[in-house]
Formats: sequence, C-alpha cells, structure tokens
Amino acid sequence: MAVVDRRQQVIKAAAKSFSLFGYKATTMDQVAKIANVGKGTIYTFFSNKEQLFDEILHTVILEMKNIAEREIRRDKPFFDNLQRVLDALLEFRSEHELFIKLSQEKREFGTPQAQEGLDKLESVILSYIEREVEYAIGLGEVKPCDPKVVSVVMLKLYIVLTSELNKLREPLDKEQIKSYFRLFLAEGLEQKQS
Amino acid sequence: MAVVDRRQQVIKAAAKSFSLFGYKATTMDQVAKIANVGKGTIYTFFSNKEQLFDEILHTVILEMKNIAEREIRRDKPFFDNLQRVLDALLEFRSEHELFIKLSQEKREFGTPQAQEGLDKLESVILSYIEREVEYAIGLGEVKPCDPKVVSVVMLKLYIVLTSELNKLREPLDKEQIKSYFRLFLAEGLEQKQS
DNA sequence: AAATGACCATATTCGTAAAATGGTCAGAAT
DNA sequence: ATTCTGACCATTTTACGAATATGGTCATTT
Repeated sequence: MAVVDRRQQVIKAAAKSFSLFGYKATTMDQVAKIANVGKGTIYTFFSNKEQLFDEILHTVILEMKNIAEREIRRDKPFFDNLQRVLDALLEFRSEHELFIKLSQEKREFGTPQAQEGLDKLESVILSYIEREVEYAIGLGEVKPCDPKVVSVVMLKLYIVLTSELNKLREPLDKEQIKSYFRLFLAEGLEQKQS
Repeated sequence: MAVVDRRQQVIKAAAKSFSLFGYKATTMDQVAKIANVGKGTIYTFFSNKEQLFDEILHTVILEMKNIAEREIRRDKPFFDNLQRVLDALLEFRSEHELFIKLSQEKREFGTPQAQEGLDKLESVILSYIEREVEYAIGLGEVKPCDPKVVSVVMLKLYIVLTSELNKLREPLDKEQIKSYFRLFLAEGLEQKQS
C-alpha cells in the first residue's frame, strides 16, 4: 500500500490517545502527531473533536455487541444467558482502558463528554438487556413486567454486587455473585413456608 | 432564664447554617453571628468545625432512628415494615434541607466533609436495615443470606426505583414502587410454571 | 470562670498575563 | 485537480501572585 489509509491512521491514533489520556487531555495536535498526519487532515474526515470521539465510542459499542451475541445460547434459560452476558460485558468494561480512563475523568474533572460517552455505552448495555427481557417475557420465562424498569434494576444490581459492595466488605467471588443474582432477581428473598 | 444556654444557641445556629449553606460555605464567624455569641465561645464546646458538624449530624441521625422505630409494627410481615420504614426515611431525607444541601455540595464541589456526612447518614440506614434483615431471617420470614449484602442491595434498589429511574422514564407511582419492590426482593422474577 | 474578638497562619479567591487548544484556510505536495 | 498541511486566529484554560477570607488561638474583658 503505497498511499497509507489516513482515515484509519487517525482513528487508530485517536483510540490510543482517548484510552491513554481521556477526552480532555487528548488534543487534536497530539492525535495528528501520533497518526503522522497534519492536523488539518483530521478535519477532512471528522468535523470536530466530539465527532472523532463518537467514532471511537462506536467502535467500542460494536465490540460490545459482538461480545453479547457470542455469549447467547438460545437453548439455555434466560437467567443463564443474562448472567453470562453481563459477566462478559462487565469484564470487558473493566479491562477496556477507554472505560477506565473515562470513568476516572468523570470522577476527577466531571468532563461532560466523558460522562456522555459512558452514558452511551451504558445505554447500549441497557437496551440489550431490555430486548432480552422482552424476549424472555414472551417465552413465559419471566413474569410480565416493564422491561425498562427491569433492565435498569438488573444492571444496577450487577454493579452493586460486583463493585460497589467491595467498599463495605470483602468482594464476593464469582459463585457468590451468581447465587445472589439468582436469589434477588429470579427466586426472591421471601421464605415461602408454614 | 437570665443566662441563655450558649451551647444550645451554637447548635441551633450551626444546624441552620449547615442546612442553609452546606459545610464549606458555613463559616465559624457566621455561626457565631447567628448564635449571638463570640467566635471563641464556639470553641469552648466544640474543638473544631468538623466536630460541630458531627454534632449536627448526630441530631439528624437520632431523628432518623426515631422515624424508623415509629414505623415498625412487630406484628406485621417483614416486607411491609421494610417498605414503610424506607419510605419514611427516604421521604425524610428528601425533605430535610441538610441532606439536600449536602448532596448538592457533594455534586458541585466534592467537599469531602459533605461526602463523609452523607456516608454517615447512609450507613445509619444501612445498619438499620441490616438489623431488621437479621431479625427476619431469625423468624424464618427471609431466606438465610448475608444481611450486609442484602441491606445494601435493598437500599440501592429502593433508590433506583424512587429516583434514578426517573431520568429514563416517567416516575413510578407509590403503588408501582411498592409492587416492583416486592417483585424483585420478595417474590422473584422467574415464572415458575409448566 | 466564662466569654470575647483582635490577631495569626494558612487556605481560598480573584484578576490577569501567558500558554494551550480547537478549528480554519491559503498554499504546498502529489 | 485533489489531498494534505501547519502557520495562524479566536477562544479557552492555566499559572501565579496579590488580595481576601477562614479556622483556630489567646490575652483581655466581663
């Protein structure tokens, strides 16, 4: 390839920089430098910094969708699938540098773009869960309920069990998380007896 | 009363000021002024600003404990009591100016003392739920489980249903909150059938 | 003995000058 | 002709010292 694909260079450089330094600390000069490209060139592909950021987010979103699709086994029960997909997604999220950097930036500086980016990624997860819940209700595996409410609660519960709880007690192991997840969402706490 | 109770004056003034202006924007000069007291006088009762703040928090905590005790009916089922107490506490929390001001201050400035104050108040709610869960497990009303985990999840769930969800859809009404709360925690989502 | 407010060291805010950044565009490179 | 570029511009962000405000003390007053 005599003539390099400048668009790809820019995207790759931007992905690197946003992951490494976050939104605010990524400058267009820097992206140009990393991409070995004049700054003006970036603006022939993306109209501004936010749109470039969007492109990178979009890549991540596609990755996430693939991960989710890959984990689904249509022959298995809903709660099994849910568990496996959330597991894979949160694993991905906790290892992906872009997530880490954006979360840190949100905490530390409250950069609106970092916040929005995280929201976009979260909403992908949410709408994914929502669709699966609808499907499961259709199959009669899950009681009739508002899928939006349920999906938000599910994700929140998962985050509480996997991370927030760790500030208050030693972390739950994978098996415990699994069983509490089932206990709360599937079976219920109430002791049916006497 | 010829000689006024300066300690009470200080406490009252501090409560007013912290509620009205938050932690950071409350100055010792101001408290002294409101209390009609010399600044030095405050330091004869409280060794510093943080300890004065603690005193005010403590008052609120006592109020909260009273509210909780008042809502408990030992003859009613656990989930009824839980529902009523959380309702009353979150109602109290959402109307108490000190809460509102501290939450705002935390969001806006990240004042560590505001954060710590809110954490203290939350931990009171948590340990209250924890105790009740333990009691309910003892009675066999609730399946055996770690009360710490369960209490955190319960509070979180309640907050999601009552406030966080409102960013994504129109708010649930009281009846809906009640029924989702039961659905998730008590009965479980799983359709037991065929 | 209790209360006070002027006082002190430190922290915060403010104004401004300097530096950095997002975005443009006339011209260079191909 | 088309693509690419980096000097350039307007605006934003930072750096920093001066001025102000604040938490806390203590010699003096009540």
